[in-house]
Amino acid sequence: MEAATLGRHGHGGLVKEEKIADNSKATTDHYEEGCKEEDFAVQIEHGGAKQKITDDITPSSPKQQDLISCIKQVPSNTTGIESSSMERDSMVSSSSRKEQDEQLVSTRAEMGEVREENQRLKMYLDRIMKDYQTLQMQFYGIVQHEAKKSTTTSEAISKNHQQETDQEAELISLRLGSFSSITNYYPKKDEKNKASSDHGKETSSTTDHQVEEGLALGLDCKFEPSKSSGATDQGPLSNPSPASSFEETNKEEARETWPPPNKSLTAKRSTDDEVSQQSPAKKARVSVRARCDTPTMNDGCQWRKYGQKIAKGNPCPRAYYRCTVAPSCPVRKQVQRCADDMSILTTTYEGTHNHPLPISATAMASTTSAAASMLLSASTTSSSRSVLNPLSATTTPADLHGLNFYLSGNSNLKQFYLPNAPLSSTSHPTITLDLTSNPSSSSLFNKFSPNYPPLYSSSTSLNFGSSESNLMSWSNNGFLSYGTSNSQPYNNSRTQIGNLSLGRQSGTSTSTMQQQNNVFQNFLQKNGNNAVPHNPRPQGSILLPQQALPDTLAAATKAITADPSFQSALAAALSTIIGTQGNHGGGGGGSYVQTTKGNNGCASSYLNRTTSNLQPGNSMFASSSSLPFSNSKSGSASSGDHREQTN
DNA sequence: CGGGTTTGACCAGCGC
DNA sequence: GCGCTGGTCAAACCCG
Repeated sequence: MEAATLGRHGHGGLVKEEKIADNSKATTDHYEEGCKEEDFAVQIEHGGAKQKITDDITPSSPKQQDLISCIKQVPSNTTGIESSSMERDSMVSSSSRKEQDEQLVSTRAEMGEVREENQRLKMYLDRIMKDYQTLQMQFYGIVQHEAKKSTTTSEAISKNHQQETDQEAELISLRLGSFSSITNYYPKKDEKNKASSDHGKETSSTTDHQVEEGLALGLDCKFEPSKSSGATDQGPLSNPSPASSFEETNKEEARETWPPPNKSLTAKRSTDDEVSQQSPAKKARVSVRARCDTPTMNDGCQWRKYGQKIAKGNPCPRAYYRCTVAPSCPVRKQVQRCADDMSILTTTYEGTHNHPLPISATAMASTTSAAASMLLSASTTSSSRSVLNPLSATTTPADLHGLNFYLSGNSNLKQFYLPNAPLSSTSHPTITLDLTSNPSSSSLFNKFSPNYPPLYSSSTSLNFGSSESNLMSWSNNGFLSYGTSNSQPYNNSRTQIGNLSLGRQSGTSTSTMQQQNNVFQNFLQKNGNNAVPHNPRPQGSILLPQQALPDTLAAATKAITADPSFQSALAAALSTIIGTQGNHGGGGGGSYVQTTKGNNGCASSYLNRTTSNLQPGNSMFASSSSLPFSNSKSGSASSGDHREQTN
């Protein structure tokens, strides 16, 4: 079994699939060549068979197809000969009829042989897939074992690992904001080697692609071949997965990075040139607002600060970080204290990790990806302001500048108002996870969160509540409560644990919407969501908003919110975030990779107040000492251009 | 000495 | 065109 061997030693799912397919095809070709040589024997062996030729034969090669068409023609020809022979009586010689019969028999025999070979190839394929699955499971077991060894807090890891294994089992890769082919997820060889050397614990010489496959974040759907096509003719041999077709579509954009380089900067840069191309559209951003004592939220990634600015409307400087897990990773984040409440930290993520993520980083990445997918799904449909929820009497769509619809199914009732008006001052579509609100006494997160008063942002927000009824609803003031059975869930601060702001821009380009739609369709397909009207259309075709609504949007939302991976990821991320605030060992904050020893400034006084309470698990943040606000050299937190805050 | 941070400078986009 | 603002660069600096 060459294919199986290749599957064992391959370097990634795609590569393996290709190799399997190639080898299977090679086997088929080989058989067909051999079949010609054995034609005579076949005729003898199957000469007497009265096998009915059916139409459900699925040719696996052009040669087989020709053969089938030939066979199908034979009976009609024979019939014609027979009828004409009746008319002409004995005019037809017996030799010609005999010739036809022999041709029919031999052709049928060949068909039978082809069938047999098809069955054999199917068995081969099944075996290959089983081997592949087995090896994959063994590999994941090894990865898990090493991950456990490499962490100091086993409980936190197990939490994230459970989520990761869930994701691995489903082979979903979640990405945020942009779309690139799976093959471009991974750094180029040199970059990847560099990255691998930085994260040796996660990579091995033979299986690092599998790690990447498992940890890559995105919305590309990768279907396990054996699950989808194990016993059918439309296996990986002939039927590329949706992901691969999507990958084909987006190869052009695969190398895009954040940010889009300008001319002068492009000339300056050397390392980023390889992966930098003009981004066709602004990428989605996901902001996380959380009460955080530490300079940055511990999201599991490694970040390097590359700049700091005073942003308008906020005396607190905004810090700019870039991901340093991989040298070429385009992911950036901005960290800023809230001007009104220094305890609130706003972290904005943008870009796509092009490298395997640390296990501890998958929770946040998954959460932001899911949130971004919601944003993107809204982007595809936001041009329509139709009201989809006739049941919602407490809301006014006009006031909401958005959509209102509900979904029912699986005993869950969810209501959404997807805002349509640009709420963000930036040119990026932004979705905000607001985790600053007062948790319910019965909340899952209550044990983590300090008893801060709820904070309401002016933007449209989603609240993820904790009640059992899984009701999600946008409110009049733009909040969307998730998990409250109250008809006015946003007013129920008791169950409110967070807000998910959805401040998208209206200027999403058509191509971007198209891509987003494609990605999202893949995501929905992955979820097996039947509510999505399966509308086979050519790659690149646009699902018009009028067509997309309500079904796609509703199904999309349902798919996301009902997706266990989303829920688990969200819960894990929230636990992670709040765990870093509350210093709960069980929350998983203590064992994470350091984010940065730097700080995001502004809240120095606040931090000075609070860092003394930090436990060892958060000592990485407490070690930060140089805060922009306390920087005596600058006198103020302002950086470049000596810009003073004018308002 | 290497890696990370600070911070002044530069650039692009956008609105007026 | 100009000013404002967001975002980034890179030299200087800091730190282990």
